[in-house]
Amino acid sequence: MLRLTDTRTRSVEEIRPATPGLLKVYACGPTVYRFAHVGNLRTYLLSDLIVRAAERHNLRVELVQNITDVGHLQDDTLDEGEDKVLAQARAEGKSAFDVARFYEAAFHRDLAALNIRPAAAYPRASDCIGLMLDLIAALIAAGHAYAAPGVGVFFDARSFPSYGAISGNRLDEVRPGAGAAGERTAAGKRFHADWALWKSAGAARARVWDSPWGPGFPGWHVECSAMSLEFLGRTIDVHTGGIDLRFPHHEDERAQSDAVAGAEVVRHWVHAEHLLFEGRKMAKSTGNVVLLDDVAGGGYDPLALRLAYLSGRYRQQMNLSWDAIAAADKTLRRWRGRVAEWAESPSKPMCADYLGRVLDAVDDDLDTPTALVALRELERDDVIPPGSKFETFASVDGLLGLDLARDVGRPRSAPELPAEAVGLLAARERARSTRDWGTADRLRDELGALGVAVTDTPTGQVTTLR
RNA sequence: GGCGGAGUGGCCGAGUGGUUUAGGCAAGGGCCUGCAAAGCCCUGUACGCGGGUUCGAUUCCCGCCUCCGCCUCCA
Repeated sequence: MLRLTDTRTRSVEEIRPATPGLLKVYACGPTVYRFAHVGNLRTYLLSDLIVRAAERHNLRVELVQNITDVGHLQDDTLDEGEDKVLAQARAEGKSAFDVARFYEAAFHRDLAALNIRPAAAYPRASDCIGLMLDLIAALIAAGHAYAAPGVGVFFDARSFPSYGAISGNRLDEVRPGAGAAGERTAAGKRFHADWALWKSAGAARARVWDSPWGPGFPGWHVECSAMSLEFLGRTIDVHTGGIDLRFPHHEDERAQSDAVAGAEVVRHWVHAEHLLFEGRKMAKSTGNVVLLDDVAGGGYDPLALRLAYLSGRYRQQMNLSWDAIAAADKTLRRWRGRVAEWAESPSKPMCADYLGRVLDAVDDDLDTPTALVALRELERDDVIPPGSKFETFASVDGLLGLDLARDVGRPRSAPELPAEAVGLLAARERARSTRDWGTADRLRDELGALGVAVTDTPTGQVTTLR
């Protein structure tokens, strides 16, 4: 049984699907106006781990992740906000449509590189405007929302008594002006904590939709309510997202969804803590942003990043660093080499003890650090036969997603060496056979300059292309 | 001001009321190697500060300090 920390109850909860055998998961996805950085990607890994862990328990999983391609405004004072997608489009000289599709494709590439399995659906906000209009109308009809002519439609926060359950905020303490935005309340609001469901377009002409309340566009929070209710229904087992979304985004989403459903829609809210990089907050404003491409550009396997994530727990803030990525890369390569070696031994049954430890750790609120310890112990265990280690690692990899069997069956030396390298290797082999170490070392350096690393083993030279 | 989280050995990072108090990276020593690389073995006793509870606290309680996040778009 998988257990996860539920932000609303503030405790570790057993995850039992409302529909036996089917786990419904909604993951808050990206706003597609820029590349995802390694902090964002860590959050996307959370839902993947939940999916894999649930499947291990023979649950069918239905994962839905939204694509926010209708930029939310910076605040409720309509004339000061700006659609992020539109702003980026202007900066890049492209249409908003092109920008959104470009970054959406990049998002999918990143997920694939990290072995994050595709969701069942990736609904786009721009394709779901009709659903949002329906939801808003229903909220108005139920007395939870009101229209402010010329401004938009607002949710009446005071109409939802359990507002604040996720974040711990109390309505009377959620004050305008406490944050950096200053003391402002949008025109048309009846109460400072009310939020926009629909925003009138004002002077804007691009990306505007017609509605019963005039042309405009949806508020951010209502997007997720509309899409999650449509794609997963009125009962969702697990809802994930970054910790920053806890308030106001998820608080507002919960109010909207529960208000129309008349019940608690999301059974468990699970949040991924933020990531620091080299001890500093990852933010565009400080220039401290690292992308997956930067990791790959540093010569590291993208899955080394995945392994680095797994060395910490999702609900714990993590201080990622190049050292940590390098360490993970080293471990990953060693494991792949070992797995390939073990695969050559006669197959043996999995080691139930180690396998159980790994599975138990993952079930225990995704305690991947402890799971990795068990794997390291198995790696070094001199009683377990290699064939058994292979089967166990291969099985566990279905959960961790590190492609540990990637090198199985692959020839030890790279066949496609540069032409010059072949001659140098032969010369070095001759030099070594005559114990001419000076020449051998010089040739090793020359090969290194060609990008061919040479190591000597009892059976001869082994080359690695870099 | 309100809300949420955290401070563990050079760095990262689990965990626990007390008997062997993870693991990784880096470091030092050794084995192996012609030399390297890789690998293997060994070494390293830490829990922000001050009180309290307790036979005993890093682990529980109180206070304090520091850091991070949210209350504005944000993974």
